[in-house]
Amino acid sequence: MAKEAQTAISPTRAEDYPEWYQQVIRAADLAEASPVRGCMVIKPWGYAIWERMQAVLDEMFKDTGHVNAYFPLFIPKSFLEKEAEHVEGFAKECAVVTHHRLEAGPDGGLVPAGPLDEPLVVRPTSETIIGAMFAKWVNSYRDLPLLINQWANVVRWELRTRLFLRTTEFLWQEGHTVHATGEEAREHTRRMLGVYATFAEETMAMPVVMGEKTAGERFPGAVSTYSIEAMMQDGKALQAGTSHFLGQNFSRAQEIRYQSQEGQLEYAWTTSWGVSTRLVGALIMTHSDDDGLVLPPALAPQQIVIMPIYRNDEQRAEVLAYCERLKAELHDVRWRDDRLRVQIDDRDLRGGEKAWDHIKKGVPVRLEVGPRDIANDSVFMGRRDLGPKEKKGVARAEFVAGVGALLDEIQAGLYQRALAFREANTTQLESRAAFEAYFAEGNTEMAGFAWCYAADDPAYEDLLKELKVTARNIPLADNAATGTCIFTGKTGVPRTIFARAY
RNA sequence: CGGGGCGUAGCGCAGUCUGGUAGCGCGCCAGCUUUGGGAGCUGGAUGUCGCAGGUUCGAAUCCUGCCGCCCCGACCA
Repeated sequence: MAKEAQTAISPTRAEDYPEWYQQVIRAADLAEASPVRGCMVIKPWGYAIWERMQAVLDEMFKDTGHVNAYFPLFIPKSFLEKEAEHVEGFAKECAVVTHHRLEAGPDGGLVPAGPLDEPLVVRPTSETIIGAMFAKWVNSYRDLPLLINQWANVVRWELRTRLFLRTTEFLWQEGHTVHATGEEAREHTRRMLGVYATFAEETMAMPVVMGEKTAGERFPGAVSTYSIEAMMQDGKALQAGTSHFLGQNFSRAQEIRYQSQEGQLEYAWTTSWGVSTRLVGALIMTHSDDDGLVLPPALAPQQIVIMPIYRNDEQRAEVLAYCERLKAELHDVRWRDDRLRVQIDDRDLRGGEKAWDHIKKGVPVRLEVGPRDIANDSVFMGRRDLGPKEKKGVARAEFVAGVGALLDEIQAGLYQRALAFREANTTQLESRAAFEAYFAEGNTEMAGFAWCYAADDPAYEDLLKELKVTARNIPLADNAATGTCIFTGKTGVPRTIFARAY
């Protein structure tokens, strides 16, 4: 009997973390594999979460002066070839369109026909095609800065895929900007990294470390790559967003030039930055528990679900009317500049089953309203951040008056819990021996983030490979601090975060 | 793309070694009983056993090839 299960998700995180991750996605009905290898179908609840992410981020981009545009899915092969490092970085994982027609084949099937003069690459990212347009749009210093964002799908032919974390096709946004000076472009790169960090922490309730990537982890063609890194509940790091300072590499490759105030023709400075549907995976692995998804209120497509309880049609009418009034009342409440997102779930399901459905989907607040509550003008409330049985009656008026504070409390609590977890699994390591011991197979302590003074040097890359550890980033908050590299003995090097990663 | 594992009803699995043409639990449908917590009883529907060949009187089961999924590795957001 299902009721005997202690948790809604089986296996639990402790039993089998990767399998748990997949079961949460299934239980919350977020996505599933499609007939197309490596490509997923994002189902309505999962897509609604992505739409929330888009809505919040889009506003943040607009607030920092960006406008949206849309560029082609197809990129002529020659465009990608313009920037040497860029070609090398992406060549291995590109889908290529070589024909423009299908014809009837010998076996009643269809065969490609009409070869293209120049193959088209399905965009793995759009620096080159956007750059080609920017070259036309930018003429004078008066045209700068040019701040563009695109919401799009991209394709990277990955060998190993996992729902949300790495799929062949994924959804993302890519910001592309052009600036007159290197300082301004670099500053913008950092600003957008800050936007991502703010989004992660305030909306997703996911603590992140902002930092600069080491040379080996840099975006192909970038001068500097910055990332926000989050810790998942298995201690692994997940890169949740990146921001690249491209220097003049792409403007030189694509002739993005402007005439300065002094009348000189100068190469412009560009940036690019992106976050993807991978954030949904990050969200799952940051907050969810053995009963399924846990959504922070700011991101929840439905923040409150009202479940009417009744025994007959007469009660049904009365209870539903009460619920509708309550919903309207809550809908008028503003929280974080938005109306509350409230749903009445009147599906013909048993109470327990219905409640568990919303628990598995991560809805922050559940309200059960039956004749007994109505008699007291109250609601019976359950919170997703507490246990499934920890429910309590609250006077309706009190609930409505305090709902904003309640959502704040849940949001803040999730962040604090995730932060405490990260801090409990973060350590500073002072020697190579300590490093090896920390990431050793047999270590019973969870291998989380290790902060180490380390030179950005290929000298110890074999060790990292052997331990399956990667340099995540060099934290910006650490800026001035330097020490002696635990691997090479070099002095005056910054601290780097090392971890196993997704 | 290398190593390992797995594809049997919507989901989870047994059956495969020792060929005889399919079963269990959950879910689903119907009826009755229940109803503030993932209901109970009774009855019922659902499978080209991943795909394609081969061996055989007969293949989920044996053989060959392919595809897909999962885990680990290499590569990556």
